[in-house]
Amino acid sequence: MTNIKDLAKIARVSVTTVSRVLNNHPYVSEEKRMAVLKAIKDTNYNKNINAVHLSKGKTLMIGVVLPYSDHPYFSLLLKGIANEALKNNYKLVLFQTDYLEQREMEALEMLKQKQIDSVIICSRASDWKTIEEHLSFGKIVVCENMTERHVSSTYVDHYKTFLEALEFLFSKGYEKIGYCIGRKTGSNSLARECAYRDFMNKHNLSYTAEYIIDDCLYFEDGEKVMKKIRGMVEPPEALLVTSDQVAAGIVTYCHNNHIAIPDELAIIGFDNEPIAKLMNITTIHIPLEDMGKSLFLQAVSKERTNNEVMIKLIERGTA
Amino acid sequence: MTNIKDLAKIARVSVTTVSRVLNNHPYVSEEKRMAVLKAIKDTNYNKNINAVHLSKGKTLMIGVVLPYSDHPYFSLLLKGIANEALKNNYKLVLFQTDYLEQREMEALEMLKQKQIDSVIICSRASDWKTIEEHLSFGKIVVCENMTERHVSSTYVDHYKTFLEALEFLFSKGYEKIGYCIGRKTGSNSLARECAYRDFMNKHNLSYTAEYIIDDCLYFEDGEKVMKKIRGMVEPPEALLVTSDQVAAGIVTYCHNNHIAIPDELAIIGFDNEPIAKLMNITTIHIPLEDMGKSLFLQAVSKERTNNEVMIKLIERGTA
DNA sequence: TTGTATGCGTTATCAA
DNA sequence: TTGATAACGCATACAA
Repeated sequence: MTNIKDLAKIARVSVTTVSRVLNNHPYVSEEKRMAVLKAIKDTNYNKNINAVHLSKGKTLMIGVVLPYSDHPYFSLLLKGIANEALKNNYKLVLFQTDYLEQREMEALEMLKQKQIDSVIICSRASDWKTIEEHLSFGKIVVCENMTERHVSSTYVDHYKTFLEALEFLFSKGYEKIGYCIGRKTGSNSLARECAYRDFMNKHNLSYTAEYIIDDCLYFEDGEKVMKKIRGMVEPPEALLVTSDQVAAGIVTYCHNNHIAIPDELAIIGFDNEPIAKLMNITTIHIPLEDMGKSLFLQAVSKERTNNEVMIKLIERGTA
Repeated sequence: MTNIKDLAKIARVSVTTVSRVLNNHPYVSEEKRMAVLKAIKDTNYNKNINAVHLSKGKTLMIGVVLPYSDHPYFSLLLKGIANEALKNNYKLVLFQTDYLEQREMEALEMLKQKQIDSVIICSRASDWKTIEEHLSFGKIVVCENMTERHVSSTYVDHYKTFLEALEFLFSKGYEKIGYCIGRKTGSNSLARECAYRDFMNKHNLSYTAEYIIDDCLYFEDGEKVMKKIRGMVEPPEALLVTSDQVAAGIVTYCHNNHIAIPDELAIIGFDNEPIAKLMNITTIHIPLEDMGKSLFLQAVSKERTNNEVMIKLIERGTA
């Protein structure tokens, strides 16, 4: 492996001059530039980027923390981040955590050690406190409502969104409403539960714990949900389903089992994935790719910003 | 940012001693070790990993090249790679290429520059020649049949697989058989086309170009396929669909449009995703997560191996 | 058991 | 326009 020193020797110039032509800096005569370029070609030289990083103190790499890279929600978010990263000549380091705090820590550790310049946390299991302790090591941006914290964020107001969806169902005459969610913890989930409680209180409806079904992530979870519901003495008449995948699974199950939608069960999905359009599922449109783009831009920006993303209820055939 | 030198000064020892306690090397007295540890704590010290990389010439990072991270096939593969990487204390750098050669080059460049130790190419657009030129810079492993090349590989024999599926359909009486695929180029696609031609020849069936439908990746592409087919004068009676997602889209479309499956149209999907089970789709099981694991292990291994993965046809209701 | 000195490959500073 | 030389932060051969 030839290095910059070798090149200097071969081209009969100083390492500085070599570095200059390598980085397109001015102040180098055409003659010497040619000599260096020739040496580069002859030796099949390549920069050792680690040395560059060490010297510059930056890596042009960003960590992306997410629980499941095979879930449409996160893979779309990731797509948005990845596309923007590419445009800006950044590389991504992926941390697929399965919501294990230890794996989230790895990203923060890399930030500490300066192997990545910033971290985008799409979703987390760790305490905020843990995250906060790493704020001094580099930029951290999150995908949840954190307007009072010292971080940038791109987020959906899930409280507002949930309330809107619930009121929509209520206006259609549904009162026994449940919802399906990925997990019960997490700030976004808590916001939704809060909205759910407030809604129930407002309309004097009774809060039914079993109407909240968690662990709903993939298409196949739709079947699970339906089996649970069919085992209930007083099953819900409508469901908010925080992933179109799961909504599609539910709709498919209902089709196969002759459960009429929306008459027997109304469904509102989330994300507005293509599958929702195809299966005519009423859903909440969330611009995930745009959010990814925003997250990336915040990750490389000097400023601290909080970007609330607007959603839209798309009425189709399931509610 | 305090460094190893500062620590040495504070703890009143040499940098070597500091390095020793940092890396748990022997030969350091308890007394000095304590002093160093105290200094580390007091200063909130962190290693600069870039310096470590430069010094060691390794990064414990592996590049993963794939076209679409939001496609179930690749996200499952990625999941398998990611899980194994975690176990082995490796980090992944993701290259989502959209099949742009330029983006694949970025991974190879990083290999050249020693920012990653190896590259896993899940699928590629670049010429093999281009890849080959980078073989000297680090390990490259691929996910296609490359047994005669100088690389490790984990692959499915798509020729054999396709032939098996085609014969299966033939044995059920289908003769007008088409197939849906992501793209027509790529060695895996070519192997399948070859199998298709050979099959057609063997049984004296006429090769119909329009029976090969490409650009089939996602659920929503199922609708596109069906519209194409319905526009044909002599539509196929059976389809091999190289992604369960697309197969599910087709099946859903057929349900909605009262096309009987498998009577009017038989479907065989690929991958055996959960959606295939739920929708009762006959499919070819491919152990994607296991393949991901294998790819990773090959990427970090000294040896060169070629690992053919076995598939299995799972008969359900669509063929 | 400890420390000195050097190498890793670049970039940046400053003098010429 | 050029080049010596000092960072950058760590690991390690070698000497003590």
